[in-house]
Amino acid sequence: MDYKDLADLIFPEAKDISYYEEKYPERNLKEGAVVSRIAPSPTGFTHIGGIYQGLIAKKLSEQTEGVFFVRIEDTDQKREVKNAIVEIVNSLKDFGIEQDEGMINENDSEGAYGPYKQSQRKEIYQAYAKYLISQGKAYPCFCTPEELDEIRKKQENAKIRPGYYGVWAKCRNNTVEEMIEKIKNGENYIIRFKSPGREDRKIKHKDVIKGNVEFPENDQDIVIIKSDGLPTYHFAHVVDDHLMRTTHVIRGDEWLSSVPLHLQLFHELGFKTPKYAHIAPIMKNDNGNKRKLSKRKDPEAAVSYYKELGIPKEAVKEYLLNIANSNFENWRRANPDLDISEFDLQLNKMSVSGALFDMTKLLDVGKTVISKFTAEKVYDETMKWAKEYDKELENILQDKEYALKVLGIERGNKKPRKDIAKWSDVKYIIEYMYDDEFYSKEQNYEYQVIKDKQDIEKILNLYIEKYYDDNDDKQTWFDKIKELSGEMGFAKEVKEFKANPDKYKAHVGDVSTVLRIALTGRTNTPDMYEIMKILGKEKIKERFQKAIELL
RNA sequence: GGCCCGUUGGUCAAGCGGUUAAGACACCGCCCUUUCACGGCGGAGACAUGGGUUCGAUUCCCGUACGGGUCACCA
Repeated sequence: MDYKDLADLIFPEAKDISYYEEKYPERNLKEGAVVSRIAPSPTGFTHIGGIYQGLIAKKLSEQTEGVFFVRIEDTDQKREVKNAIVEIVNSLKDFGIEQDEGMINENDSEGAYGPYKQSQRKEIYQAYAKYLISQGKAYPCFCTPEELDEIRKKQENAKIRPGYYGVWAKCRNNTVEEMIEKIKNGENYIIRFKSPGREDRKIKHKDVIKGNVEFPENDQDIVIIKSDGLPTYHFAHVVDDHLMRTTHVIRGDEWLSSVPLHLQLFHELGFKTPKYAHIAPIMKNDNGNKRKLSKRKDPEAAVSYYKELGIPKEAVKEYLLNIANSNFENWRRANPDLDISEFDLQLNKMSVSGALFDMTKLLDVGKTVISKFTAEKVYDETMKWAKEYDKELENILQDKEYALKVLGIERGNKKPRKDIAKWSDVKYIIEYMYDDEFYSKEQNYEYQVIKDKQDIEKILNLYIEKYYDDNDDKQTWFDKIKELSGEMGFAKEVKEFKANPDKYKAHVGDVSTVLRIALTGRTNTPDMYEIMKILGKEKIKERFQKAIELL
């Protein structure tokens, strides 16, 4: 009786690994091409960190003409959530992170290295587990959870390192005969890796992001096949990334300390190791403490949050790229109109420690991104958002032609306004341009410098009766406000007012403010000339009338 | 607790033995502007700490503090 018999007894059906090695050959890609992936668990919640990792992996593959795929890690069936795969795939798509290979729905995948869902790869893992057993590098462990608990307690009490290793690894020293007998007796077991490592030896490893790191060797006989026949993360990772010919494992840095184990597994299986890039997570300041963005506590951890607020995906991506490579900002300034696909992302420029999530900055990026959109694009995106989250806004936007005029104010200038950071801002930004909205809301006119009721009434009446004309060009339009100011005894030029502050009560700017407030109910609006043009004389008059009534 | 990793202005961060220690967001002031924004100019604000090594340390080494990660039949 030898290891081979043991392996055959445990996995009688499993194929020889040469079958899979041939089925999934080395990829034929050009030198330097990066094969990367993201490997989320279908737990029903797409984390912004997942998008971050996906963006980085995807860009890297794209830049090198490599391959980017999505693999679903569903080996923990207890945690599974229905439709989670579709949600993940859709979220990635929403952000324009298109996969070359991977799942296309809950059960099917595209690509030659599949299936891309681990629960569908069960026999593959078992084949490799069988191989390890036949080599004497893995063994069945018959310890019950209770026994394992007991071992751990002993270790804790004795203040020694916990785990299944060395003398504590009871089952590793069973003879083949003993193991076969136990199995034949129907005892429950799982498969453990027989670690060749020694804790008192160090291994050096170079991570693409973290740089040189040194760890003690792994000496834990970790579980590779669980009692449900599925592999643990560690084993699945090694088998899959080998078979899928991944060149770069880009993942969260919570995995960094597992690297010694993974390296060992790759080595014992006779696989070539990929490069590792461990990404620092996006953090959040919680009462002075930094911690990972948490699914439970932080709404901004969910990608759905950004969608609900209406932050454009371009903004989220730019912000994320910003965190990834700080030189992105400089690149963006130098190339304001290039697509981000032109930016050359560098893994080794990534920060070793996690960045604090900064909503203010994200919103600022959003403003800049949106300021460059055409009115048409702003309209389409806002509409898409409104349909889902703001029926009232959807209603307001029904008249597309008018909406485009409103959204087009000052758009396309060399210095476009930056007043929209997210689609949920749009309603407030435009609502005074709509009579229904304007009149249905109580307007709180707060006049500033010129407060005298008579003055205000006179300004409004004179302006609409004597001066305003829909056909004026901008210069004429403004000259007329100056004339009106002169007629009222206010300074026609701000400069003149400043030179002789005692001579005048107010200046042309203050007159304009009166007009603006009466017209829109606001002190801040974009170019009033354009606003008046869009509204037209009749509506202006109506609004002035109302303002006068409310004086 | 053991083992890893980290610590430059409020935030993101360049710099990696000799620098007036960049830049961006936020903040403040001024200018421009009919307002607000945009833009321009300027300002305040940082190398966690103690020891070394060195002619010289933000940069190298050690300790301390603080922060993060990890120690499952979860990923």
